Amino acid sequence: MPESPEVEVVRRGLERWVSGRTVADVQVLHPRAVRRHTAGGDDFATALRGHRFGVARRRGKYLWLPLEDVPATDTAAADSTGGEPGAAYSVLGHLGMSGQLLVQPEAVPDEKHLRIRIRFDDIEGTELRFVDQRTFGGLSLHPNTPDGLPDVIAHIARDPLDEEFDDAAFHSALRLRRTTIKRALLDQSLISGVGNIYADEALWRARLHYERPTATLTRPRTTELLGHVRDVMNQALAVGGTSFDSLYVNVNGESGYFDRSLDAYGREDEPCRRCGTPMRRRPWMNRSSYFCPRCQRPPAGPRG
DNA sequence: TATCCGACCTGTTGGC
DNA sequence: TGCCAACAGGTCGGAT
Repeated sequence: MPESPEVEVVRRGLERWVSGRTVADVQVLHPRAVRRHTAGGDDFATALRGHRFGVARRRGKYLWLPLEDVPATDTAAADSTGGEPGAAYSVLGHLGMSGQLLVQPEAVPDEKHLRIRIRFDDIEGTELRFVDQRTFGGLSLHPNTPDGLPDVIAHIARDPLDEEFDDAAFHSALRLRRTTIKRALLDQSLISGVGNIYADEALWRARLHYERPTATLTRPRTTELLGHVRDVMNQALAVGGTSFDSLYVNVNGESGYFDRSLDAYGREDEPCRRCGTPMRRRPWMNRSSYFCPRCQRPPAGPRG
């Protein structure tokens, strides 16, 4: 399940293997994989053909490749002078639950769930493949904002590994919300790149219950939590991300190894690594929350 | 306006 | 062995 460390691993792979290459041909093999491109698969393929990819970029779980040589059009974004020089448009990607961006030799047989194939106008002999079992992810083409960001993700907050992430502003936003801490961690407009796995891990490290109201967090507590979020992400990044099965792999098809280091997620009934109390799993928003009932005390309920 | 929650999707797993 | 339900979870949009 790709969260921002996994997406960063993929971004680095794209930067190394795809940036600077020119698109020769695009095959859209499943319409759902380009559903965010409202003009449809044929338009997506036509729009990319002949254009060169710039340096891969990322915000949270989204990554994108600026099109370096798309001529300015009548869109407002085309007047942009910020971001990637000359990049009025970008190909935006989201891996969803099970998406993979693979750079494969052209001779390698198609993956079972191959959704989009991008061939290049060079002699390297490799192509970019978007493979996605559950088709929650996809690729699409969008105009850029003046900051060089695809316009449809302008509402996505910076992720905590971004040096421009504002800890004080995040704390203020938490205090204003009438919600609980795990919901807030998964709210990509507040803080991006955190998914269910790393939210549980960071909350376990911070000894915070997932239903803790955000309005009760003190500034030191928020700072401590952000530190744990960053630690979890950096550790995952160092080993290539989390991988429970073959669904998450980098651009070369290699799995990450961070699952061996998880302290909370997926450890129902196993002893807490701090106090030995059996970990618990609770249904939460159509998914699961894993926590230690002793280290992570639930907040006090309503009076009565 | 802010927040909540179901739908989308498909392979795997477990129960019968 | 085969069938079926439950489960996994990021994002969007409708409901409250």
